Amino acid sequence: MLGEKLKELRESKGLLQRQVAAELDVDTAYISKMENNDKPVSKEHLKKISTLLGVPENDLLPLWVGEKVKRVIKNEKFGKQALEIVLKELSNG
Amino acid sequence: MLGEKLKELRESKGLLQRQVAAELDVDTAYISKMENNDKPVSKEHLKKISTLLGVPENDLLPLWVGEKVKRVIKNEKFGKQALEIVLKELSNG
DNA sequence: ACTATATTTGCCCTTTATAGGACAAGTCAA
DNA sequence: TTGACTTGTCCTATAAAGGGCAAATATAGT
Repeated sequence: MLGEKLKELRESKGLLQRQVAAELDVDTAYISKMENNDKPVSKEHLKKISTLLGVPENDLLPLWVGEKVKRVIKNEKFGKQALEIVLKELSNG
Repeated sequence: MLGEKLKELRESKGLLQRQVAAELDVDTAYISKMENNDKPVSKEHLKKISTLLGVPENDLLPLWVGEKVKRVIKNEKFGKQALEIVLKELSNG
């Protein structure tokens, strides 16, 4: 979810991974992994990227947290159910 | 959520933390922390506990995963929103 | 088909964070 | 005061983050 968004934003700006990589001072492989959700995006990187791609960081943050949540429930049989009960608890309690 | 449940189950069985602790071969402080969600419960411990307290592990697992999710979104401003979009993604696509 | 550039994938390494747990000392009720 | 529980600090071990490098794959242009 986050990676796809980052890629889409980058491409809409006509930028190459190289250019983003240069800005963050990392190599392009790392950028590729971020865009493919193979590596988590650090908060500092997220901030720089949002600036670079001209999107408010707050638009990206829910996706960023979402990605972390997905990592947690990945391979968990009761992931969906877990999300539902947490959400419910957040709503009422 | 998990801790509360464990405590409730334990008390309904009339057991003391000491007894659970003995069964898991840890000290009572550790049990206390589990019941107060101060320390995560390992999967092996969860299994033993479910046996000991006579409840199917599958009843506890959603809470167990939920607790991990809560740890992730704790202190995150967009936690709830993140859960919603992840859940949505799980549902449709 | 051949090359050049863009992206992806796999493996490796180091650093930081989290889990797992002991122990001591504290609180709370009976 | 004693037994049950909680809280704080500390330590070690494992897992995850952060990231490089090389090789593999696209993809486009000629």
